[in-house]
This record gives sequence, structure tokens and C-alpha cells, in this order.
Amino acid sequence: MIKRTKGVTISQVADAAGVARSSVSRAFTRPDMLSPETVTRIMKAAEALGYVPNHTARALSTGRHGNVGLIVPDIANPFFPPLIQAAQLEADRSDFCIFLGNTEENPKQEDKLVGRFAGQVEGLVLASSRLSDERIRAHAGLLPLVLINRDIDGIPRVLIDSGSGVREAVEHLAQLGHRRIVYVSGPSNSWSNKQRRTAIKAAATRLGIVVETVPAVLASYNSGRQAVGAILATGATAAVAFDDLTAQGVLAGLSEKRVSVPGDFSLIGCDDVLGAVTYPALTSVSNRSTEAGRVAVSLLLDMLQSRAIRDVRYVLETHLVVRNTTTAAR
Amino acid sequence: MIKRTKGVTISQVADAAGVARSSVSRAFTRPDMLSPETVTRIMKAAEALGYVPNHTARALSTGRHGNVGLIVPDIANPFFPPLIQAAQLEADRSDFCIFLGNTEENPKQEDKLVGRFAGQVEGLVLASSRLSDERIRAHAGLLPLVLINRDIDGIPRVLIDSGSGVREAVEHLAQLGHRRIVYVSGPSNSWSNKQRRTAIKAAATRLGIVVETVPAVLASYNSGRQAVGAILATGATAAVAFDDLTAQGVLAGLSEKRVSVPGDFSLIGCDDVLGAVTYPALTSVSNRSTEAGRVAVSLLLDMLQSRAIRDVRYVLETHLVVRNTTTAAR
DNA sequence: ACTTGACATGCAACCGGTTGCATGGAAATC
DNA sequence: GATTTCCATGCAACCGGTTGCATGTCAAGT
Repeated sequence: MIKRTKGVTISQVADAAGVARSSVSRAFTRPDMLSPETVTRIMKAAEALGYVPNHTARALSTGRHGNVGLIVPDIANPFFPPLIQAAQLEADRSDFCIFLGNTEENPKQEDKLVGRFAGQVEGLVLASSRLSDERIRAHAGLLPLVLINRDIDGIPRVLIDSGSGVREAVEHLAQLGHRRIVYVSGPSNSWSNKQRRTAIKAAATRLGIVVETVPAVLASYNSGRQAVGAILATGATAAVAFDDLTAQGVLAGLSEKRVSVPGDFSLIGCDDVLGAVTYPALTSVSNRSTEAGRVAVSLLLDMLQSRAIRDVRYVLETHLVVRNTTTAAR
Repeated sequence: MIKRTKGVTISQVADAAGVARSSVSRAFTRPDMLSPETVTRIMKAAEALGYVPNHTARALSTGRHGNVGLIVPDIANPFFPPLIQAAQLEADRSDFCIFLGNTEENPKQEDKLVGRFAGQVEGLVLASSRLSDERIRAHAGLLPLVLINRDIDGIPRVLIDSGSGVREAVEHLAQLGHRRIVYVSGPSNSWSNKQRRTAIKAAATRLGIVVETVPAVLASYNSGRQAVGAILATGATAAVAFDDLTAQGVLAGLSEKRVSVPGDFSLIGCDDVLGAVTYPALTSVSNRSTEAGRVAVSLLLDMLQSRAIRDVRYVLETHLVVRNTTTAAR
């Protein structure tokens, strides 16, 4: 059976070192206020007793617990893990811990999580929030908030501009001689989907090529797979998909129909989450989710330190990553 | 500019309701101790002021902060997100929050995270820990701990037995007439890898079929892809890969060499993390990571409530999920 | 020698709750 | 009507730190 050691308190250390509690506290937080000898004496005593400052007590009196929250709609979506990882790394650099929340795409759950976190974190990062603008504003009134991929005036935000990458994608296809392309769209209520479709249309118009939209119905992979019939029916020679998973579905669907990629058809994904593991390796638009996570946390920590809210709008441009699913039109 | 409301304290509510602080506290934690009228009066006052109990203060005096920690080696590994999600869901059911830690496969980082978490969580779940047995034992002495995929006597643990599924995989191949198969191995220091290789050898011997091991060198996907030459050189007609990513690499490698799957070669993955998005859809061994996450948290919460440590060893069996990458040997 | 100042340390209040015990009044018992 | 019992509530200590202010000491300044 394992016995659990009860915590050593600051008073015990103080007694052992023959000083007041406040001196022990200062030895840990502001050693410059004490004489070097006292500090070493206290440290030695603390060491001997195995003293570790109580995080909760410290948080109570200082109001800073050294935690920030990060809320994402779906951990299982490959877009988020790199973002989470980067956020954690950045927080770590300043000795902050990350509280992670997963909302399952559910605004109710998101609201609940924000409330639950509010008391234990100094600030919050909301990634691709599903909440209404009003709710977000309300929360922002209670604690420092940074948004990722959500554009609300007055609240610091980090936006990934897939438009720039998508534009490059269309230019790339145009250069290869494709005159008729398809956009395989994603969820209609998605901010990113709108952004991407708009960018494609604009670029295509400018370059004088035709673009048709094939809507997605099911979840991304299957949606892409099922869309292949409609895609081929348009007579297009290339497609840009809403995201990599959709693209992967299209790839499978084309393979089933014996349409070779890139020989007979060129395909481009978005978000580059597959890390080139498809065959052939998918040409895609980079996602910058890593930077987004890092920047968001860094912004948040800045706010915490300066106790001020600046109206920051940090935009991350994306680019086309050319691999093996695009080639010249026949 | 957004103004931040400073917290409403229990004293303010007490004043507003004309009662003592203790009564307000009881109204929230043990309303049965108060007369119903008093409770409603207090609640009304609290509501009006927008009072929310201070989590930190409560944690300090009760010693329970309602958080549990979850530490994983790599969020980006698709094995973990479902586990995390399930853990979070289970914690939520008991009004607990999850602290997530990512160690980047680094024992030092893991040690650091455990220490950092220790003060703020009531218990910890370590998934696929990279720490030594001694370190884990040491931590278990300080706070309640549950392990996932790590088998240490005396510490509650949840183990995913991929052996059972791998056995089914070999039986499946034998039934299809394969007499010579390959195991494409994973990281040599991995518990799962050892478990899988052992299970395959045992099953193969029992069924009288030959199994050779082709070692992995690089990270899973590329490793699988590069291993194809060695795999084909053995003259085997089927392979079981350490995990799905490796299998996906093998699939790509085979495709490059114009070996058709399953026509010319049968392939089975492990962990079933790809959700049937490969083409052809990969036959794989289920992973049960969702249950593992759920059970681990549930076990931990039990420990917290009963304040006792039972020597639990919870084993989850896996099974073969047959899809389209396996067929009869030529 | 006397004041002044700097510096090291201690005292005690405070952060915002929880909880064991005391108290007072009403209801129940005799 | 006096005594016991019970229940609702208040008092005050406590959780384990932090921090403004007071105090005492010693060296420098005049």
C-alpha cells in the first residue's frame, strides 16, 4: 500500500530555519530582499523538509494561478493538435499551464466550459469558437480573451488567412493550363469555407477560368468520395477541396473510378494536415495552425502582464505547398 | 475598451442578504442545513450581485480543486485525441476539469509536468508514460495516479491488449491461405510493439505459418514506405504493420511498386486510427483508446472519492476489423 | 556623539472561502 | 410551567501563502 505524504507548509520551514513565515515566502519570491546567508539557510531547511510552495494558496493571495485555458471545438480534428501543442509550448516558456477544453462543436458546452475555467485561469484562448458574438463579448468582459479564427472587433484575435494560399492554388492550376476547375465545398456555416470559396471565385475570375462549386453533404472524407461523380460531370480537369480530408475522399473516389491523379486530374487540398501521407502526396494549402497557437498564447500572456487590452488583429498568410497531385492539363 | 468586473465575494452576498458568511457558504454547499426561506433569500442576493464562488479559495480550504491531470506523450498522434476526448467527457460527468499535458515523448518534460500539475490537480492519469518505473512510483506516492498502457504492480492501470486483436489478424490471414507473413515493427522501446510482435509470433507458430520481422527505422509513415523493399524480398504474401500509419506507408510504397492491394498482397494495420480513409480501406486491429480514457478517469475519480488505492489491472481486449486490404492468397 | 538612512526581518492583516462549536429560540416532552 | 431536544444561524479559527508597514540594527554623514 502506498502512503501519501501530507504537504509541508511554510510555517514548518520557518520554524526549522528559525525565521518568520514571511521570510520563507520572500526567500522564494524575492530573494533580493533578504541577506544571502538567510536565503541559503532557508533554502537548506526547505530542501531538507521537501517543501514545495502550495500553488493554490499562492493563487488565492496573489490572484495569479499561472494557468491559461484553451478551448477547441474538436480535438480529433487534425487541425487542432499542432495548435494545442504549440500553445502549450509557448505557455511553458513563461511557466504557465494549459487547461484544455473540448466543446464537441457544441456552443452550450463551450459556454459551460468557459464558465468552469473562468475561476481557475488567468486568461482564455478560444479557437474557432462556435459561440455567438454576444456571448464572446460577455466572456471577454470577465477575463482576458484571445480568439483564433474568429474576427470580432475589439477582441484580440489571430486569423489564419487561407485566402492567400487558395489564391496561389488557383494561380498554380491556371499556370498548368487548367481552364475549368471545381471547388468541393465544406460545411456551409463555416467561416473558413466562406473565406475559401470567395477567394477561389475571385482568383478564377481574375484569371479568366471557370469555377463550379460542388457542395459537401456528409462529413469530409465521405463527402469528398461521394462528390466525385458530380465533380467529373462538370468536365473540370482539376479541383480544390475545402480541406485535406475532403481531398483524400476525392482521391479515393477518383481511384475507384480509375481516374489517375495527377495524370488525368489535378487535386489540391487545404490545411495540409495529412503531412504528405496520401499516395500520391497531396498538394495542399499550408495551415499555420502552429503559429496561430503560439501567437495566441503569446498575445494572451502579454495582456496578462501589461493588464491592458489592445485591439490586435494578427493575420497569418498561408501558401501553396506543391506536391504530387497536380500537373499540366491534358 | 472593455472593463473587467472584479469578483463578488461571499461577504458582499452575506451583507446583502443580511446573514453571516457561513450561511452563504452553506447555502451553496449544504442547503439542507438552512431553512428553505433563508436559502432562497441568499440565492436571490447572490444572483442579483452576480456572485460566483471562488474556486481557488474553496480549493484552499477544502483541499479539493476538482481537477484531474492527463498527460500524454504526443497529442498529434491520432491514437490520443479520442482518449483525451473520452477522458474529458467522463471527468465532466463528475464536474471535474481536465488539465492536459503533452510531453513530446520526453521523460524530462513529463517529470516536469507532473510536478507542475501536482499542486493543482487531485489526481493524474499518465497515458503511455515514458517515465521509469521508479519515477512513476515516486509520483504515485505524492498523489493518486492511474496509468494507461503501462503495467506496474500496485498502481491502478488500464491496459489495451492489442495481443488479442493481433492474434485474430494472424488467424484471419491463415484462414485466407497465407503461409508466409511479415511483421513491420515499430519503435523498439515501445511496450505495444513488444506486445504485438510477441502475439504475432505465438499465433503464427501455433498455426504453422512463417513470420519474419522487418524493422522500422524512421517515423511510422516513411518507415513503412521504405520497408516495402525488404517486405517483398521475404517472399511473404501478407503483412501486419505495427500501427496504421506504418501500414499507410506500406500501402503507398506498394502502390509505387505497382503491387496491388489486396490483389497481390494483403495488409493489416493496428490501432484503427485512420477511420477507413485509406484507399483501399485498411483492415486493422481496433484500439479501444476511447474506453481506456473513460475507464482511467473513472477509476481515478473512484480513488479520489474512496481515498483508497486498489490494485486494479483493467484489461481491454481488441479485435480485428476486416475491411478491404486483405483477401485470399494467390 | 547624534542624527539619518538603508537594509534585513518580523508582525499581522488579508486573499475568499469552509467548518467545528457555541448560542439562542422554538417546539416537544413531562 | 419547567426542562429537554432540536434546528437554524452566527462566531471565529483555519487552509497556506503574500505583502504593507513597523521595528531594530548598523554604518555613514555631519
